Amino acid sequence: MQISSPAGAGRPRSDLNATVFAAMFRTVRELGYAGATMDRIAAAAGVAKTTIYRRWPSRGALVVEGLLDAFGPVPIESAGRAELLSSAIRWIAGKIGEPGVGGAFAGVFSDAVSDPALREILATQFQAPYLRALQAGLGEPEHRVLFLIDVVTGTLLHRMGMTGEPMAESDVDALVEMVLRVLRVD
Amino acid sequence: MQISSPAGAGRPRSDLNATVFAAMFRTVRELGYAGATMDRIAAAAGVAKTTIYRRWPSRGALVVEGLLDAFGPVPIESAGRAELLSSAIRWIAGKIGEPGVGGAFAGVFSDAVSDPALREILATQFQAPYLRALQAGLGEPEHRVLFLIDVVTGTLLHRMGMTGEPMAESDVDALVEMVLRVLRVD
DNA sequence: GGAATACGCTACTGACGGTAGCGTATTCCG
DNA sequence: CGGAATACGCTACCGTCAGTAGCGTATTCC
Repeated sequence: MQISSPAGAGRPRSDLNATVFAAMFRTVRELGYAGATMDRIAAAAGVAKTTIYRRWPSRGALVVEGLLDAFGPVPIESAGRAELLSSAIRWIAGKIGEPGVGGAFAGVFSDAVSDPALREILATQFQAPYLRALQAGLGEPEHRVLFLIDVVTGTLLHRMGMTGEPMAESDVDALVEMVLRVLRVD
Repeated sequence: MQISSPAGAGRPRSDLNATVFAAMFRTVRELGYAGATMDRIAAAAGVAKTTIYRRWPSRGALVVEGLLDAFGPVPIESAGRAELLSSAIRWIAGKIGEPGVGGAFAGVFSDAVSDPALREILATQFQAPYLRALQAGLGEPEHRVLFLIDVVTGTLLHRMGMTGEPMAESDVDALVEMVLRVLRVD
């Protein structure tokens, strides 16, 4: 996802991934996803725009890697299947609730609708790891886990995208209840 | 939503709403939502771009009105609550499956993430009528229907947006099952 | 025939994602 | 120490797209 640096001698890359990610989320939080242009992200990070493009091939790739950095691995240390699924849903809902993260999340998915390359990045880099982790943890077939991801992610993103605000906790509870009921039956 | 024509004398508007809607859906189907620029829609409709802007204030407004035209009123003639909800879900899933419509639907929602004005149009013109119809038909509180809309629309759009293809019928069945179970309990 | 409006056309603006090219800084290796 | 190799900053630029301005022409009502 990040453009790899050629091996050999030469000046090493500065350590500014974290700086750029932070600037990106901050800019999204303050100006919204549309307002978080590459020029503004670069300015907020105190870095030249061309430097960002030397590392990430597109704005979408940058945002996806920032999200990966912010999300980290899915929590899978729970006892049973119900607890695992429930904690995973609350985990993703909580992440989306963090300032800037939800906006970036909804924004990058919305860009992906019109951008097959970004869709590919999103599917392989972001969704696949969580899909595999959930599949292993739940012992459900891939098809079923994909459906669950569509339901959970779709619902949370739709609320976020339409209202600009993350879903209230009581609705997250309802979502968990609903999905758990699906898991129990059948 | 459509810019109203001033009253009085003068040349009346040509009857080309249907032509423009059809050209819009066709262009989305052939070139995707991102490829369906205003220039291309106008060319496909055989109409000047400025003529479109005289009627609709923005591309989003045009697409929303096209969707309203394509969707029509929600079917509410069903017997019981379960049948009503089930048929409503299958109805929206079917509409999204129509060529061009799903792409336009996903595209306009994705644009709305970064465009508050479009979000407002979408909420009041598109979502509100269906919300009210479902609320009346189901006898459920607004809050609950809003949640159901987020779940159904979010899930269908997420699948559409991520894969470019509408949801398979078996998954629509699963969605209906899941939502019906929510309606029954509580 | 004149007021009033619609349509088509060409040209334009402003914003944005992304790129080119150059000078400078930093590191490794011989 | 010197040169190869790479990174960074900067300025300028391209192409695309939503949306606008302005003008000439067509169509309707009175």
